[in-house]
Amino acid sequence: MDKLPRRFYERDTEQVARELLGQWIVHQTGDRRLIGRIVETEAYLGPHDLAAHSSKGVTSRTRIMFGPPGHAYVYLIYGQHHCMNVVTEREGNGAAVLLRAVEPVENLAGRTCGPGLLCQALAIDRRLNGLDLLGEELFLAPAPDSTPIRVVERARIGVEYAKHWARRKLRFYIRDNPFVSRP
DNA sequence: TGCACGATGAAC
DNA sequence: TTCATCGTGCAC
Repeated sequence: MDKLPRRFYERDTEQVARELLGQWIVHQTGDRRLIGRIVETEAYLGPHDLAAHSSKGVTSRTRIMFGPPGHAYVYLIYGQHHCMNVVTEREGNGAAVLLRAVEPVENLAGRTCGPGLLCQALAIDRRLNGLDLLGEELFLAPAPDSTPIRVVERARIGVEYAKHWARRKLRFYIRDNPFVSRP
């Protein structure tokens, strides 16, 4: 199966967040292949973006986010849910795109609308943090269909503390898609 | 070493 | 609207 190339990730984060819509995320576990179609994303632009983890600077947790593009940044939130991000732009920029919802394509059980549920359905946890998305275990694949997609822009969820950054429309989803977490 | 607080989800 | 639950970042 084809993989999105490194150069796809090494671009403007907002652009990547938009173009990720409709693409597939593939997790090859021991005996199964789990696949979802990305329908909702959020862009986190870097240290200047007060809602981004990288606004804390380089720490043991944000190390991956500041690393090279095309890698998985997976973290635990509220002590119980995992969130999956893809690192974007050049190494050192501290930018990433959060995957918020997918539509089931292959072997996905349970709900998939919301970052925590998405990770649960795709069996993604912190053990995958830092993984190269051009490897065989976890990667993104180009959308096999070329159905035109209408993109909706909204404010990001759960970042009210981020002052004016909370209002920026950095959340993107496929219009009318039933798997979007919060239309 | 301690403490406040989440890029959430589920229950009430 | 409230709460579970624990890793992270930062104050002390």
